[in-house]
Amino acid sequence: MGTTPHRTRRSAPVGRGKELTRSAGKLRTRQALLEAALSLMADNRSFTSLSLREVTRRARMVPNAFYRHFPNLEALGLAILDEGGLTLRRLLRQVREAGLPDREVVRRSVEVYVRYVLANRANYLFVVRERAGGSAIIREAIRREISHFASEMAADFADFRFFPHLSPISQLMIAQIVVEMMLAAAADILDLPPARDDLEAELIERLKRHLIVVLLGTRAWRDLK
Amino acid sequence: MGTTPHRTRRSAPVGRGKELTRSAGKLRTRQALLEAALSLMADNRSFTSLSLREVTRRARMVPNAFYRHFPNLEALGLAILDEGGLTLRRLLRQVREAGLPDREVVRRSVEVYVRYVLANRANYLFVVRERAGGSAIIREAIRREISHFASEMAADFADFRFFPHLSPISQLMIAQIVVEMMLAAAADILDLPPARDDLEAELIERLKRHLIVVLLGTRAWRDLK
DNA sequence: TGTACATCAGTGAACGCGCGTTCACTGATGTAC
DNA sequence: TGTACATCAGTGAACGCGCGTTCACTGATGTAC
Repeated sequence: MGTTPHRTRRSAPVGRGKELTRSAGKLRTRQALLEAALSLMADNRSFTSLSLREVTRRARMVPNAFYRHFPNLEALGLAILDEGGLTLRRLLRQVREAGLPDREVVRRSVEVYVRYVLANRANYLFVVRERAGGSAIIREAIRREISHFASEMAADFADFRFFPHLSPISQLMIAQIVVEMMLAAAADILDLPPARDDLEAELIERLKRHLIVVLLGTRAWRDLK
Repeated sequence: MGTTPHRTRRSAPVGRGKELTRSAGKLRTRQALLEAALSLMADNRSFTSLSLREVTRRARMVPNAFYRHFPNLEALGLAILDEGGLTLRRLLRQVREAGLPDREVVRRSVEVYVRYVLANRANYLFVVRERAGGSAIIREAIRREISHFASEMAADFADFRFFPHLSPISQLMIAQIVVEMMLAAAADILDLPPARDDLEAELIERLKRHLIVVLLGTRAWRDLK
C-alpha cells in the first residue's frame, strides 16, 4: 500500500484499466444482461418468452435500468447473436489443413464441432431455438449469420481445393447443405435429456454418416454448365 | 316451413345429423379454437407466445370457456399437431409409383411437397416454428411426428426397391436426411416475404439440388456390414 | 307423446399477479478551468 | 492540485393493462320414465 499513490490519487482519465471507470462498469452490466438472458434459456425457455423483468432480476438490477443498455428485449437478442459469433471457422480450418483423407476430415470436423457447440451451449441454444421461433428481425439476423458461416466454409473448400471439379456456386451449395446438417444436429444434441451420453454419441455418429452421404454425392455431382 | 314438422318437433336423440346436437356444437367450437390459434400464428407469431385470452377472443368466446375443451394451451398445441397430420405420404407415393427416372421423381416429389406445404401453410408453420422453440412436450410430439414421417418414407423406399443395395437401417437414414431437408426448405419458404414467387422458386430449385446430391450420395453409399 | 330432472357448453364478474414503461431521484464518475 | 459543475448508470415508486384462473350462473340439449 502507498507504494503506487498515483494510481489511487489520479482520477478517471488515467485510471483507464481500472474497474471503476464508468464505461467499464456499464459494459460489465451489459454483459450481465446477456448472460442473464442466456442462463434463463438454459432452463428450456425460448428467448422470445423471456420478460424484461425476469432478465433484470437475474442480472440483479432494477427493471428500468435495462433501458440504459437496450431499447427492448429484441435488441438484447441481437446483441447476444453478435457476441456469440459462430466463429469456429478457425478450428475447422485447422482440421482441413492437415491434409487427411476426406472421411477422416469429416470425422474430425464433427468432433471439433460438437465440442464447440457444447462449450458454447447457451449461444447455440439461442440460435437453434430462435431461428424459426423468434421475432422476424432476430430470425433475419440469424439467417444472415448462418449464410455468412456457409460462405466462409465454401471459401475454405476453395482454398483447400476440396472439390476442384465444382464451380464456386456448387461449392457454396455443398457448404449450405453441410451447415444445415450441422445446425439440425446441434438442435437435436442440445435438446437431449441430461446425462444421455449414449444418445449424444448416436447423434454424433448420425451427423458423420449424413455428411459422408453428402460427401459421396458431392463427388458424383457435376455442374450443369 | 311446416312441411317437415317432425324435424323441428323431434328433439336431440333423433336429430343426430343436425347442427344442434350438443357434441357436434362442442366439436365445432373446438375446431374454432384450433383455427383461432393457427390464424394468430399467421401473423408472424409463435404458438408459444399466444395467450389463452387472445385465442378465445379470436374464436369469439369468453376466456374461461376454453377450459371446456383443453386444460391449457399446450394441450391445444398437441391437438393442432394431431389434426394437422403431415399426411402427404399418399401423394408422394403416387409420384414414386409412376416408375420414372430418379431425378424426375425428385423433381415431381418436390413440387407435390411444396404445393402441399403451401396448402397447409398454418400447420407447417406450427411445426417448423415450434420444433425447436415450443414447450418440451410439444417439441417431443413434433419429433415423434417427424420420425414417423421418415419411417413411412423409408418403408416406401423399400416397397419400390428404390435403394435395393442398402440395408433397412441405411434406407431409414436416407429418409431422415430427406425429411430434414424438406422441413428446412419448408421453414425457409414459409418465412418468405409475401408475393416473392421468385425467391420461392429459387428455394424450390435449391431443395431439388440438395436432394439430388443426397441421391447421388446414396448411390455411392455402401453399408458397412 | 309429455313431463320432470340431469347434464354441461358457454356466460359474466371478479381475483391477484407480473408485466413494460414513466418519472423524479441519487450519487459516483468524469470534465473544465 | 482543487473546486465547481455535468454526466449518467442505477434506484424506488407508481401507473395502467392483459393475463390465467375461480366462481356461481343460465338455458338449451339430452335422458328416464
